[in-house]
Amino acid sequence: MDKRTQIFAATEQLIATRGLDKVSMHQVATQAQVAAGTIYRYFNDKEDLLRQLSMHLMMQCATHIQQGVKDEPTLKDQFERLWRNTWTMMLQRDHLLLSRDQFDALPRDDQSQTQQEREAFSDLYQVFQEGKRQKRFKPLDDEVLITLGLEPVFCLARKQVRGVITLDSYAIADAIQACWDAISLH
Amino acid sequence: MDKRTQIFAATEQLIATRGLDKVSMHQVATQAQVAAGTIYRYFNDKEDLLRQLSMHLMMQCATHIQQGVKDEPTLKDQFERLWRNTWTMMLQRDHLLLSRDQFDALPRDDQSQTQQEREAFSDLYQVFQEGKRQKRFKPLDDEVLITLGLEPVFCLARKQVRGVITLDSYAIADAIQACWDAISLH
Amino acid sequence: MDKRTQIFAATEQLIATRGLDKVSMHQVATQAQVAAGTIYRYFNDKEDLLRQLSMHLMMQCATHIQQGVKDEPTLKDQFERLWRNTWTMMLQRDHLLLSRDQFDALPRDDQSQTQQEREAFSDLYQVFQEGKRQKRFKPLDDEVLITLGLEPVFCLARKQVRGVITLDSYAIADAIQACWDAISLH
Amino acid sequence: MDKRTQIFAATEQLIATRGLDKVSMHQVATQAQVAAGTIYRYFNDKEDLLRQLSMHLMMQCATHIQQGVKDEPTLKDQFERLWRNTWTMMLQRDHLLLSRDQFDALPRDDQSQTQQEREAFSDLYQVFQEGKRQKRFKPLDDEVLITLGLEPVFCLARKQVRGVITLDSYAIADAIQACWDAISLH
DNA sequence: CATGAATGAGTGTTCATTCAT
DNA sequence: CATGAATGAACACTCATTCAT
Repeated sequence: MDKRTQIFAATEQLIATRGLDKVSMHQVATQAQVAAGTIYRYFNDKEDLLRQLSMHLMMQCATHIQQGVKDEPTLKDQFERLWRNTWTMMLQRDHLLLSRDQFDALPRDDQSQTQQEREAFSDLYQVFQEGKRQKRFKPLDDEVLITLGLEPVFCLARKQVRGVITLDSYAIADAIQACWDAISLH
Repeated sequence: MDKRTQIFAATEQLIATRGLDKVSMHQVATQAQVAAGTIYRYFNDKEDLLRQLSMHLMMQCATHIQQGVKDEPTLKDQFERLWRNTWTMMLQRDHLLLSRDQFDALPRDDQSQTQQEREAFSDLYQVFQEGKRQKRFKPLDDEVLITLGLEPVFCLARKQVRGVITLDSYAIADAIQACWDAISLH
Repeated sequence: MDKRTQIFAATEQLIATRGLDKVSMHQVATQAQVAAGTIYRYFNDKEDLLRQLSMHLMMQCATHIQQGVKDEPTLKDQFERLWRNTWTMMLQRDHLLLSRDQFDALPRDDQSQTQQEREAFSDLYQVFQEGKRQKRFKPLDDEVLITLGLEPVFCLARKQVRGVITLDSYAIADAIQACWDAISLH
Repeated sequence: MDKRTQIFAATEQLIATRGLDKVSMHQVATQAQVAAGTIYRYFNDKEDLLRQLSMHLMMQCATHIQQGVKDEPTLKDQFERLWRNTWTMMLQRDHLLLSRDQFDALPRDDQSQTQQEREAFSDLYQVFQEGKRQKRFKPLDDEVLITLGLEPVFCLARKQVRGVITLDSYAIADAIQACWDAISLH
């Protein structure tokens, strides 16, 4: 396993465990079983490490969320797939350890990063654009539509993980329907 | 103005300006026009200060969001009032300086704090419970319903502040309608 | 004894003993019997400490070199006094620990520092200007004249301290005469 | 070009550019187009590299200063040649990159090095000894005489390079005469 | 009660040196 | 012989916390 990956894994692990601002470079080094100085062969400084990690995770996230979406036959199936993929990803803490809060707090390189993110989530954007084209979705801005349709998933999943709520499969189906109601024309 | 309040105000100001993890106790002391040691007469340590601040802000938030809700005649008006109150509060950075991200990152005392929060937001809970009682809202868990109806506001407001989107009054009306569609029975 | 002075003394001691670039802030702190962080209450950073030390020493140096010069009756006596003061100061390692090399290597704030130095050495400049006015000294630039008349003292004293040479009082008198010959008109 | 020479050249270049204490072994390796570990095949450690470089430069310096001195007809011409060679060498930063300060700060092996230096500067010593033999120079110790006659050149050249003074050819001739006056019998 | 000088463990980062390839 | 990835001790500097006044 190469050192860069070890360092990424260790950092993610530690942020998830201890919280973003309590992670020191020495801790990362120890967790990654690497000397302190070695990190600096792969990353310019702490901020660079965190920025690159944020990018890395965003890409993983894009992969998870969009997995199999294009194979779904109908628009509603595609939306449901996006929804369920997001839900599953959020609950699988082993595969994507950071919470949304921690992720949002990572430093970002706003210039090029947002551009790359748009590209990474192009399947998702296409679903929503197609929905509007077919007059099935409300004629709102892409970002607004996506927020209405998928933002609640993240929030619900967080609450599920924290034990605030416990959704069974029926409740999940209801939640999906509710989000669909929010974005679709009646 | 008493010292405790000065310290709160200074801390909030500094977090909003500089970011949560770049605020030192000395900065807080200076901004609050108080000696460094004095902070420790009112708060056990930094974490305690932040936890109490988080509580303090949550209470202010409850006041803002629920302001005038009970005076609204209809359920829909009440919901719309909640939504617009939240939106306005989020955009008024002067009155509630922290961003949601910064707020979420504050340490919390999960035990007693969530209990107090439920009480503080009792008007809000009542609106949603009343909606379910009247069979106007879907028969979902309180937390789920609130998430579906109001979480998108926070997210949209954040994007508005960051300049990702720019909603005019028509777009806001549309967004409110979409959230209403998500939670109401058709 | 105040902390600032302790830190100055410790730094000077350590530079003299170990060499300029082998002195760490922790060593200074230990030697000064002060905590590491305390240094930063008195100096912005290491460079600031060294710059201020350089200034401090330059002032001490000015005091030593010019001591009693104005009380001497004749120009030659004044010059001899300058020369002997310099010599004595250089040999008294206890009072002024740094070597010239180490001193020269200290960081300087060229803007204001050279100005202050000129003022600190005004007695010295006056001697050389008076010498030129009386047509006893060669009509050369101040800096050149001072270099010719006094620079050899520093170099000779350094060699004396290192044991390369051993000058008795006759040899010193000869050296003074030689320097006088360099600058005076014949 | 052999590796040892490459490393010397790279080190000298870097010290001149960046300053003695800001030169790392990696920078030397990169500049010398050599792997970091390779340096340690030719030098025991950093100090050894610097010590050997100091020796190397001292030899170059001896060559520069004594160039053509023996061909001069008279004692005064020989002295003047030494003086001008030194002056020129100090101003030609391209050929001998280190400043005197940087050079003096290099580590030295006092035992054998001074012996070798005496040999390297034997032409210079001979001039001064011959001057004393002819009763043209004052009967002082070699080291003292050399200091009186040539040390001011280094100091003046340093000031010239720093822009403190600007000597034209007449001023240089005057300075040479002054140094001659310092060492010669009247 | 309030102060603020002092503390010292901890931070992110550098770099001389080693050693498996 | 040469390489350069890896090391880890050391560095300059910060800051939450204490305590004599």
